[in-house]
Amino acid sequence: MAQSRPHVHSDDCPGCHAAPEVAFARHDHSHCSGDVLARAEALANAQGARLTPVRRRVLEILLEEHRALGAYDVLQRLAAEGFGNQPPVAYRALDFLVENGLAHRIRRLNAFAACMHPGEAHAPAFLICRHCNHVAEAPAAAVRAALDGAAAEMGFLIERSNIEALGLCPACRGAGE
Amino acid sequence: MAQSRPHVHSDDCPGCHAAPEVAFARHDHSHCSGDVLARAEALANAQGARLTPVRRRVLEILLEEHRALGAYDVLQRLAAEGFGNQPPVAYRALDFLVENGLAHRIRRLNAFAACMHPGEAHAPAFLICRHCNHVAEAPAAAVRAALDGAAAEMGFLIERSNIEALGLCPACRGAGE
DNA sequence: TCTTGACATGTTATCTTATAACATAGATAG
DNA sequence: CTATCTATGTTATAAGATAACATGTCAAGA
Ligand SMILES: [Zn+2]
Ligand SMILES: [Zn+2]
Ligand SMILES: [Zn+2]
Ligand SMILES: [Zn+2]
Repeated sequence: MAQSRPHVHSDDCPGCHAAPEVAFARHDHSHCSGDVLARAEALANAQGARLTPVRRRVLEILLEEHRALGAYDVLQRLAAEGFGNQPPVAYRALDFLVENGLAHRIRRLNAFAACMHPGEAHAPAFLICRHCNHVAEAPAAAVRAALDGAAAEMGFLIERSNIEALGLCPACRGAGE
Repeated sequence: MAQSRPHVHSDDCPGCHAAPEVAFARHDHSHCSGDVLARAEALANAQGARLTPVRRRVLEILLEEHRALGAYDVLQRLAAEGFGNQPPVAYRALDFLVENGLAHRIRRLNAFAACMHPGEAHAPAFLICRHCNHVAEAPAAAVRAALDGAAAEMGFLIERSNIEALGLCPACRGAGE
């Protein structure tokens, strides 16, 4: 599943950053996830990183679920499919994906999510709904710029950042929390 | 130790947010920590929160160390002083301090640090040096504003945020990493 | 072709971090 | 003084992460 195929950015697809306002909306994301997987594959090749079967499968799992998954959730699925069933198997694959910009780690949730914009050099911010637990990756170039500025005033040089927020998504706000 | 006493903000004291550029510098912070503790006490009273002996002692410990401490580090010190020696003792006190704005949780480090600006309604950003492990709390009102803006574009309402960055502090940059 | 070294995977065992559940003690309010 | 609420303490266990070592895979270089 999720085979590579041509993809045109669409306002209806939350996987396309062109439509941030629908990121929390319910949707069939086979559209965007297939595209993301194809781009991830190309990106890994370009970087000389090897997207091996386990690694690729972990990325697929993250894309299929389209939400943040714990390492042990991923591991459970891997084991069911004949891969190793010990923690390091999952952690190593996840670490690889994070290192190569194909996934993000969400520390507040002790979880990982596929990156929806691989290769686009972005500093993501994660918005976590405390009511329905949905997570969205918000474009946060401006946030990162402000952070770089604040750090620079203290003479600090930022290499990586984690920006995470807890609150209410549009749906849960509408439903009166 | 760390008794309440009059305190004038000073450019030499990293505890005073007037001098962000020296936050990473070596210093005697009994100056600022005493002041912070006094303010924390006043703040807790004003909020109707009870700064009990364990809670107060945990805050003092965080201030004394002036760095991020893991819950089990704190617990060890508590136990050595006759308080309970089981994890919930430390976690409950730490959670109380975080809830009441007297300490911050740094998720990247699984650690906690005393807030250096209690009661000042700030959205902190933490700068973590990957080389010397020092942590500084940077004023990040602008960062938070940008984050609120990015969230608003997606219809998301932020209630709390974690902004953390990993990189190099001034000293370690100077020393060639 | 064979060897060697780099990298990836798998497994065992252990460690660190965090919480559930329940019992006891202290403070507050009627 | 008693009821009630809040805080502390303890036992036990859950959840997250890594160290260390063994095995397998593959391709460059002898
Ligand atoms: Zn991303
Ligand atoms: Zn929601
Ligand atoms: Zn603070
Ligand atoms: Zn440093």
